[in-house]
This record gives sequence, structure tokens and C-alpha cells, in this order.
Amino acid sequence: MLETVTRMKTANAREALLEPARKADSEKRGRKASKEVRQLQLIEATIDSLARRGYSETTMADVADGAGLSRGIVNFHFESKEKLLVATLQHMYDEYSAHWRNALQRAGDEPANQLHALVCADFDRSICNKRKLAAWCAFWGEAKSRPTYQALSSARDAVYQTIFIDLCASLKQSGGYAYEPQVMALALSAMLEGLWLRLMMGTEDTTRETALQAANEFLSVAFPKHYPLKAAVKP
Amino acid sequence: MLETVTRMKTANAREALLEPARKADSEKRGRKASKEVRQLQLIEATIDSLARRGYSETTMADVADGAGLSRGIVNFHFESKEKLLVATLQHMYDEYSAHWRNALQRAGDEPANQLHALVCADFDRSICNKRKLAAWCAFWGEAKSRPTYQALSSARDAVYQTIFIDLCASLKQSGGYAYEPQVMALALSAMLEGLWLRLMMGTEDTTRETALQAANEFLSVAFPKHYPLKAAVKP
DNA sequence: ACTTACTGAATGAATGTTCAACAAATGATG
DNA sequence: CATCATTTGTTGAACATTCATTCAGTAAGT
Repeated sequence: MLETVTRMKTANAREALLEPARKADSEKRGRKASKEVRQLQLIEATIDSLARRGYSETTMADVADGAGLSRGIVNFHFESKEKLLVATLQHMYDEYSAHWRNALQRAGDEPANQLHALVCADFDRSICNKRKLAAWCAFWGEAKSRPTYQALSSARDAVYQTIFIDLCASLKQSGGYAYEPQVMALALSAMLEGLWLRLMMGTEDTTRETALQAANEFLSVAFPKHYPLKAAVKP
Repeated sequence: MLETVTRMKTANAREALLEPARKADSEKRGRKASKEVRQLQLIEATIDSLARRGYSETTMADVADGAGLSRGIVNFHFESKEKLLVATLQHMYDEYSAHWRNALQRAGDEPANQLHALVCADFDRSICNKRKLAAWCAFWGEAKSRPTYQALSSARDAVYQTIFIDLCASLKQSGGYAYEPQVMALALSAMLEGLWLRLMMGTEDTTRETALQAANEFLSVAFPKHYPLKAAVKP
């Protein structure tokens, strides 16, 4: 009605699966697509809305419009707004989790490389961009008063923290440092989150590059034997 | 205008300031109180509501109830909900700003002492408590999509950051360190914000004491000549 | 008497949810 | 293969609720 209706077959559905966030305004409002595709599509539209308007201004209508679908659609695929938001948070959590686990695996067995890989992973474009950071922050703002969000909202959860502590302990032993691993791991992970917050706020003095630079500087002063200080960056 | 609200000093105002969250159902709903007292009272009730229910669930009715006043009261003292929230954020900003400026002034002329004082100030009970942190985070979650909040929402603003950079530069010179002051200042201030975020989330592994400990550990590894590593202590 | 602070019911706008109707895919049947 | 039946996905209007705002009225202070 709003747009011309075109027949959409399985080929198009597959295409939509590969490009779920596309703005394609032509075929989307068509007919069928697999349940998973539609849900993904709605979740992406939710992230968009969160990033654009913030948590409190994100409405079902805006999500539906953003996906190019009708108003009632969200309640069909997700039971309620609340459940849509939980699913969205879960999706972001899964994505983030998979990302750092993958980075860790590719880093080999050397603890110093592993820690560096984790730090770098945090500032990867696929994870660390305005849209996603804004969505994360929208959830953070509500997490304290919503038990359901709390568990998922700290992207860097207990497992992540444990790995950080273990890595710090390894480096301490091999480098002969004096600090307490738990304390250093807390300082490090807190700094990473703080840099995210800075990036999200969008003060122009902090970019993804300078944030990564600051994180590396931290590694250099905390673990000088493993990350010798020199110019790792360019202007 | 908004600043004058937070800067009032009648006897009644001070009394209300000391016991802002009081439930007193007897005298409050009574009749008169100075305009400033009422506004302060409503701002405190707003912080309560933000901390208890989060930004999106904070309603005018809840604020009015929390203050023990009638429904229409907020629109009388503040023109709208939006303006109430801006005034609340401004109030928190002023308070935070005054706090670290005061700490800086008391620290004397030694840069090392000044930096340490700023770090400690961040974890002072009067500033760093569940209620206030939750309110900060509520605003952070909305800041990106609200220009009005953006300027005020980064409690540690441009001035603060400049002071950090200058202090890092001073310490670099007197200690002969190799880092770039800007980068180190960013790492440090980001870590402080990240620790706040942790505290706010309320994961039980992070307390005000362990957060301060982590911050001091950072100072020790970044500026070893100025903060020799040993028992990190509290004020 | 006059001003100022305050009340609380009324109002209207915004928004999440429901649902009856509809359309597309799939399956069944001859 | 054509036709009908059933299931599944989708729509959009109607509904109910929540909530910010308004305002006429009231009471306290001066």
C-alpha cells in the first residue's frame, strides 16, 4: 500500500538473510520471509531506533517503520516490547561474546598476544561503532532498574573478567611484576569500558584510533616487559 | 538561572538539603516553603526516581509523590518534565564540579598530590554512591540522542580533561616518563569513568574500595617515581 | 486585599496491545 | 495439474492505558 508490492520468493529471502540491515525499501514489505529473517530484521531496526532516539523514545511504531513493516508485526514475532528489547540485548551480547572469543582463539598460546588481541577486539569496527555503542549505552542506562537487563548488560561479564585476571596473573609471573592480578584486571577492563563510553558520547577528541592508542599505552606501562614502549601509532 | 537554584543558602534550604529524601508526611505537604527549597526538593526526588526506576520509568507523578506533593507541582516550579530533568542534570553537574575543584584546591601545589586528590575525590562517598551513580547512568543512556544533555552529561568535561593532561605533563617532566600526556590522561580518565560504570552496575565484585585500589594501582604503574608501589590506602 | 504557592480533577496526546480480516505459501485431493 | 483447504505471516484500525499538561479553585502568607 505504501509501497509497490512485489513478489518475493525464496531467493529474495536468502538475500535478505545475508543483508539483514539493508534499507531496501522495495521488496521488504512484500510477503513472506522466514521467521528468523524477520526477527533479525526487527532486531536490527530496534538497534537503529535505540541509537537514533534513545531508549525512552524507542517505540514499537518506530521499529516497525524502520523495518518497513506494519504496526502489529512486532507483537506477532515477539510477544511484547519488553521481549523485543531483551532479544535485542541478547543478540548484541551474543555477537560481542562471539567476537572476543574468536579473537582470543586466533591469538595463539602466548598470554601477551592473547591480552593484546582482546584489547584490540574491543575496538574493532564491527563491534565498536556509533550505532552499536549507542545501543549498548541505552541499555546501560536502564540496566540498574531492570533485573532482566542486568545480567546481559555488562558485556564484559564474569567469564571475560576471569580470563582477564588469568592473563594478568600469567604476565605477572613471566614478567616479575608486583601488582595484584585481580586489581590490574579490574583497572584494565574498566578503562576499556570507559573508552567505550567516551566514544559513544561522541566528544570529537576521542576516536577509535586514539582510544586504542590509550589502551595500548596502558598495556605498555602496566606490562613494560611484554609491550615495550615505542611508537606503535601514527599521527 | 539554573545555577542560582542550586546556590541558595537560607536556613530552611539547608535543612531540606541535609534531609532531602525524608518521607516526612507531616509538615511537607503543608504550605509554604521558599521557591528554592521546593525546587531542590523536587530535584532530589527526581534523582531518587531515576535511581529507583530508571529514566524511561520516571514520571512526574512519581517525582511529586516522592516529594510528598501534589501532581501539578512540577509544572508549577519547572515548566515541563524536560526542564525538570535538565535542571536535575545541571544540579548534579554543579555538585560534581564543585567537589573536584575543592579537592584540587586542598591538594596544594604538588602535581602528584593534585592528581591523587582528583582520583580520590571521584570515589568519595558524597559523590560516588548508588543513588547518584544510577542517576548519572540514566542520563548517559539518553545523552547521545539529546543535545541538551550531551554537554552536561560527561561529568568530566573539557576543563577537567585539560587539567588531567597538564598534570600528566608535569609528572612526565619531573619523573622522566616516556608517554604522551594526552594519551595517558585519556587512559586515566576513561578508567575512572569505567570504574563508575562498574560500581553502578552493582556487580558485587566491585566496591568503592576496590575501585579506588584499582585507580591507585594505575597511578603506581603509570607514575612509579611519584607513587611508589606498596600498600595502597584509603583517605 | 492581594499575591504567591499549591491542589487535583479534567484533558488530550502518545503508545503498547489486541484482533478480525486478509494474503501468501503449503498441502491435500481429484 | 487445477482446485480447494489449511496453515502461517501480515495488516491496520480499534482499544485501553499511561502520562504530561492545563487550569479553575483554594489556602497560606503578607
